[in-house]
Amino acid sequence: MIDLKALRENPEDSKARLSKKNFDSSLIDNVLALDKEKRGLLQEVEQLQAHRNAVSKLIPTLSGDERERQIGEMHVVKESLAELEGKLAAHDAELHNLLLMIPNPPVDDVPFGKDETENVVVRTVGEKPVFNFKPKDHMELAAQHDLIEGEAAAAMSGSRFYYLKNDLVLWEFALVQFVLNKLVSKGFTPILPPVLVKEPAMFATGFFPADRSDIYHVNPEDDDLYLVGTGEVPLCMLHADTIMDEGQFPKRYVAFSTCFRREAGSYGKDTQGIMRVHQFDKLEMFSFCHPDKSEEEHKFLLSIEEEIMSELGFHYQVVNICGGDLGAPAAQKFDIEVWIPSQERFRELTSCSNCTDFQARRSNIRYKTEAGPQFAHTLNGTAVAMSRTLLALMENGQQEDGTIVPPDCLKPYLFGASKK
RNA sequence: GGAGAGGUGGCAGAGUGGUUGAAUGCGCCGCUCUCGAAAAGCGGUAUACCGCAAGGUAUCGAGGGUUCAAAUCCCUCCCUCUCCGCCA
Repeated sequence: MIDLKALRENPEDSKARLSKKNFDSSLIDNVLALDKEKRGLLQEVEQLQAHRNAVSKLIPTLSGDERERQIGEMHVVKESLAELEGKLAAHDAELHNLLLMIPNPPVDDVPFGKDETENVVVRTVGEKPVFNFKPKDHMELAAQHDLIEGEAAAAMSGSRFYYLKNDLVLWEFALVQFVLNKLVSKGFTPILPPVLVKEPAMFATGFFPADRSDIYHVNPEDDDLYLVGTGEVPLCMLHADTIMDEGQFPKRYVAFSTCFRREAGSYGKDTQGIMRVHQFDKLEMFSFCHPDKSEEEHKFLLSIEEEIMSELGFHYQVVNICGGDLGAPAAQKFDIEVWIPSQERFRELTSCSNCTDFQARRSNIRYKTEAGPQFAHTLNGTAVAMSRTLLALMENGQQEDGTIVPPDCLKPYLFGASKK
């Protein structure tokens, strides 16, 4: 949620920043006009309420005709108040809906750009792996070692579903252990969260109203729950509607959760294999921090992602996501893209966002200060997203004979896997 | 899934239609007393919004309704607890 007061005080600044997200600034003007009208109405309503309250206090002290006369007048007051309150409520609702549509204004060093083609590579780390043979793609490798069952999954559940089998299962759990140990030793609190949430959680974290079409809705008429697309949702809600203690900051969590995405509108993209799927497991990092520290915290989360990528032996690049490619909640986002040999290009494996106070406003996450409660800042970052990371490990670790060599960091956790 | 109980300020806990934003206790802050502390006494102690201000309005789980007037009565929903059933 954008700060309405800040918008009132400096609309031009907000408009300029939002233009980076290709956001139509005429909506801002609508909001401000509506807000002004609303405040006028509010004053009228409150004056009338004050009158009503005063007379209500008086009535019990009266008796006889005077009492009846006052009660009679209150009938009239009641009617006009109801009408005014109705108008005010309508204004409020419209204003709220408009505000929900305004994304988080990007920070200054977010690049201009209309879509992902204009993201800016910040740095490239490691070397492109050299194969003295033609590297196979992950599905060929999976077929060779019986690691993925796609057809039965598609028949049962539809396209973009898969069974992981054999060593791939063991590799996933090794990845979980490796990354979880690392993060817990860095002080992150490990979490296993619910993945079905009620609608307000989707609004509070900024996924609604924007990304509605990409979220699974479960039993709309009955349970009316949503399957989360990322652990970010339940992690953020962990402190919703609370006043945190500044001494806890930065409060860091890491959650393991299955993630569900409809991938609506991605027809034809990455149709083969496990690059783009409806369901995958992910370890997600999340921080609650002081507003002055969120930039630093953002770098910290990104540095952990880079550490993991490096230890997994990946050649990667860090990308500063341009305004047009930023989601609604993020004020800034860095993706890490890893080299995929069969595709001969970098593909997104992680994403790290600073949502500043946008989610905190919507989910009411504050901390105590001498001047009263203030909104915290929230950040999230992928620690490891399973299907794509497994894909990258298979392709980058392959040998000429088709065997797949794990990175050293996973070996302690792979005692059950075959020696192929 | 069935039956019942309940959700009030930081916490505990009164309050069943009217000058109650809410008794009381605990906690917290300030002051007095003290060399200092404890104890005791006195005072203060929710949040949000509107307003230049004075001040006003709203909030007793959420939303709706009845009433001149709702923490209090009615309806719906959410959540918690107890018992039964089912279940990994």
